[in-house]
Amino acid sequence: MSLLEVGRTHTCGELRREHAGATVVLFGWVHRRRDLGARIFIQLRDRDGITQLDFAEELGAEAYALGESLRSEDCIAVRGKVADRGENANADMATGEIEIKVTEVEVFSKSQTPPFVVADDDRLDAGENLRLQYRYLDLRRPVMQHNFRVRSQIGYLTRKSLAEAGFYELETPYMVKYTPGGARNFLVPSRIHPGQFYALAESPQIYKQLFMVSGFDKYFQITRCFRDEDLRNDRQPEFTQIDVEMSFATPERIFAPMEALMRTLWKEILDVELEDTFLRMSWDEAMARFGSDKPDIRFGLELNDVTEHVRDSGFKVFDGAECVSGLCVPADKAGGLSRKVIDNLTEFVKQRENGGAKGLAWTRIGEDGTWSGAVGKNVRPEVQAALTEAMGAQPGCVLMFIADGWHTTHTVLCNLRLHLRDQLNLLEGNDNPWRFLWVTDFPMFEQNDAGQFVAAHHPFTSPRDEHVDMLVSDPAAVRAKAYDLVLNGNEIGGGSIRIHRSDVQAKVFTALGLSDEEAQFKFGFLLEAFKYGPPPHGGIALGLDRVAMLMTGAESLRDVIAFPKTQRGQDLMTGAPTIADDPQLAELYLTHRDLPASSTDE
RNA sequence: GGGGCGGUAGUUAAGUUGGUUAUAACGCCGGCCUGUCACGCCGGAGGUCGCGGGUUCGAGCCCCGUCCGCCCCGCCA
Repeated sequence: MSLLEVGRTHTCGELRREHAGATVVLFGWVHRRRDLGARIFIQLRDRDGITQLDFAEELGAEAYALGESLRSEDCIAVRGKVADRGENANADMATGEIEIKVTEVEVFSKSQTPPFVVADDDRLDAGENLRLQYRYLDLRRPVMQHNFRVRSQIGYLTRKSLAEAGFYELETPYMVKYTPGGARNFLVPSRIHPGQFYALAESPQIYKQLFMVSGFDKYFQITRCFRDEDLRNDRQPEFTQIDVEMSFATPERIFAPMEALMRTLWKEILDVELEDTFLRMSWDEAMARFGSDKPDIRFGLELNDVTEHVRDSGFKVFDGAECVSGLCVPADKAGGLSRKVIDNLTEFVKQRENGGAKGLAWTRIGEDGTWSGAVGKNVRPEVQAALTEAMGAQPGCVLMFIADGWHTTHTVLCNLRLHLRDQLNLLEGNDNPWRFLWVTDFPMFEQNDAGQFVAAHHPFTSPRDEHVDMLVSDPAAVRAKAYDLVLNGNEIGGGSIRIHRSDVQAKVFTALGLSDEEAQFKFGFLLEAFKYGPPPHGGIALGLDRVAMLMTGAESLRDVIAFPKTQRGQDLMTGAPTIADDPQLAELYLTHRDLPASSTDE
């Protein structure tokens, strides 16, 4: 009987000293091979671990002969007796107490020499393009196997946690009505309706709200979303959301099951106890203290808005600036801030990608309290005293200021703060490596380049009740019942309480400059549905890929997505996207136009 | 749409001011080795220097174009 029919008795990760003496059958891949002459050690790998095999003539001549021919990534079965390695045990391996004395081998299939080393352990021996081209081999690497085990657990625990909290798992279409605005959609041509298109859903937003109108009360879905926008390290054109919606919701009623979900994930997967209740912070406070709507609160170095203190300071850089704010680098961390380092920081803040400040005003506070440099020379002593007080400065501190518009000042200081976090090792000795935070009360609107108000979240986001009257009179001041879940400076989810009253919805459309006709054209079916007793409701969507990335410590979303696209949206393994030939296009009533010469494929 | 970094052996990288036969490590192949565990030792094979053009007596190196990968800005509820 072949070993395949016999079946494996154990995985490659589970044998221990107590199994010594047992005859076992293992299946797996040749991970590494150490040929000592008349004795060959082979490490056999499957998804659960690695077990050492021992081949020697006296254990089985036929098996030994086959063992000599085995090469990396061959797929094999072995039968043999578990032996205690005694003094030769390898403490670095989970199964290092034992090895298999191989008496029988079956080669399921040989492998060509792989284009890169799968058994790379911690070091990586391949560039990203090769890894993506041979993705199935890349995924064999133990690091990747671990990432996808975690990802699988996240899915399972999410379903378990939300189902137990009373949420129904319901599905929504991927092929949906095209609605302009928001993210760019991928389009799917309709064969049956010439010239017409579906869009791939950028999120299930409208459908989940309709579920609430339907009375399903609590909904969730682990679902794919599609956005045809430019890619980043943490952005893929298709990605997975844990999508949630709830009737009769308040923000707190949504936070509770989400926090419970996070606690479950961290406890079950990482064995970490998260706090009972996550910190909440308004958007205004987050911006004021950290210059960011997704602050990393694992360390201090908060912003200090000193605009009021430096009015008439005597320093030209400060006087007349719309907003002056600064960081106080504490004395015990400021040692590394040499003149040269600070000059580099000055270049850093000037770079456009970091916000583009005009410069960095800075001063070092001496042991006697005197301020160094141009800031010390120009800022009047009483203003220095006020700033020292306001920023909690001590001798030895370095103060850094940005004086610019409100937006620039906050953007630059946010980037500078994160830069200093890494440069000065400010996370060193951090006792809580997982700092969750709800950022609440986002602005209802943002202004685009033309000065028009656009929805910061989406047009169904409810304003705070007390701000409804300001929708027309002062849109910029309106705060929404919108919130993000932030982890260590990463946005991992966001949502809002939705509008369920048509009079409020009308005011929001007006503030957005959306006519009745336009609103009807874009969202008519939703507005119609809301005429039939919609419940108050709200929800949230979590980025499952980003959660997986943070939980595994992966450096890129691509390391937690099995078959990701490159930054230019290609699948290097299959070659997608490809040119469609004329018969296919004809069936869809499509024709190419103005195709750039470079895209004729190769 | 824009900015930056990179592309040299199967892989990862080095390659000086433009100058003889383009290096190293790992991998691969062959030989030796009975306790290795990133095994070791000896030997060997392996190159369209991304692609196209240009400058030059001569280009991996300089110039122009182009393709690909990565990072970032714009963009992205």
